[in-house]
Amino acid sequence: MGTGTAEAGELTPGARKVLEAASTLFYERGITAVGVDLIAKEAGTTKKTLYDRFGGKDALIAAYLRERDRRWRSWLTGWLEEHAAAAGPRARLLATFDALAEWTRRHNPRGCGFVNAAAELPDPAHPGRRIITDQKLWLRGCLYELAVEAGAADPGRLADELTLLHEGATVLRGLALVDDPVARARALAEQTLDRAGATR
Amino acid sequence: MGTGTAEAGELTPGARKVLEAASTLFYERGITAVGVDLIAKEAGTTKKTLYDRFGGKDALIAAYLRERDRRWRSWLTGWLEEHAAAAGPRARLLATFDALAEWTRRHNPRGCGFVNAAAELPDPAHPGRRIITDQKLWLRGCLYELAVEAGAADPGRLADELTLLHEGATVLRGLALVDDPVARARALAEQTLDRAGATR
DNA sequence: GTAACGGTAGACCGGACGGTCTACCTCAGG
DNA sequence: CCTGAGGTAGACCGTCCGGTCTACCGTTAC
Repeated sequence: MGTGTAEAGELTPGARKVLEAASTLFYERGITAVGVDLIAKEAGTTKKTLYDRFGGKDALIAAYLRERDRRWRSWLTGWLEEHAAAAGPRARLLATFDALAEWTRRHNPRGCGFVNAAAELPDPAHPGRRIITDQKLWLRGCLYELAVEAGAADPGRLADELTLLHEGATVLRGLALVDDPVARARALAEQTLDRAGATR
Repeated sequence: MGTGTAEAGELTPGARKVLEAASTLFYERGITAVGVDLIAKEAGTTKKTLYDRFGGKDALIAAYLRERDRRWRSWLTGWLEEHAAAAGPRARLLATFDALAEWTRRHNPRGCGFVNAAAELPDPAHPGRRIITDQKLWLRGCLYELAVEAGAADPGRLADELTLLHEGATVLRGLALVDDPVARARALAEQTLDRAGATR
């Protein structure tokens, strides 16, 4: 019996194949529209493996979101280490938009996977909902810490504003009707940093 | 046989009941998760009426989006007439955020219905996709016209930025993890109008 | 050797899915 | 009077849904 909470690293080979297939299908076609039969088939396994390892579709959805969250977090922190390790907090705040630009280019052609998932999971008790809100709160927390370091007069407000710019850019990016929305968001972020006194 | 393009005003009583039930269910529970049997039952009609009037589920989805789009457009234009008729273009641009605030308070507890629908309609050929992009482009067009009137140096860029703020606020409003995101977006919009030279 | 584990294969369950159909009722217009 | 449009009621179709089950195979560990 699967635990439903295992990380990707501890998964059996069959479970990893299931999770990878589910991740692609859920994001590209929608969660509700994808059935467990298709997931098992695409993974080259059977439904038995899926149910033995994850317990059910809802738990698999949660595992999909957890894995996507894990990848985004390590992407963002890795990007900041690689491109803004020696930079000040203000530059690091702006670098989050660069990280977002490259992330959306690679993994978000259909918009934010978490916002899309939230659209399909109206039940507040669904295990995936918690992961979605945690993901957004984590980003806001990162921005808040950097806002404090940057010397913002009201770091909470600045974090809210930058979160708003991140989300707006991701959504517009998914709808593909504005040129390079992430660059626009970054430019707006610069203004906001100036006004908020985040000068360091 | 239904035309699939009729406006709400020309619908038969049975068709209107179907459309109203579908609108509520699609928005609150998700498009894919709601079946035609449930829609007919909630509408107090039968599937026959649904299929006679709309032709199929996909056409009903398109009718739902068309009706929601119609309501949002008339809401925004009505708000501007009522609250900013005598105001200048700059004040009217800011008033779009007030209109959005009241709209989301009334009709958007689960986020933007169009963004949510886009998440569930990956097929670019789906009749609903066109309506979604048209809705976003219409808003951008409104903002663009006002940006020109307000004397913005680069009205296209300003319209993109304000669209981004609208979308970001709507998404955060649906996730309910930031206090009053629309007010934050409005404040950011004021800065942006200043910087863009939209002073009239 | 054998027990435990992970996996494959595939039948099977009840119910919901989108969609079609026949039959009958009601009511307005020519 | 009768036709046609709109609606109700409900059976019916094949398919897919999430989920369970038995049976068998290969590897690893005691």
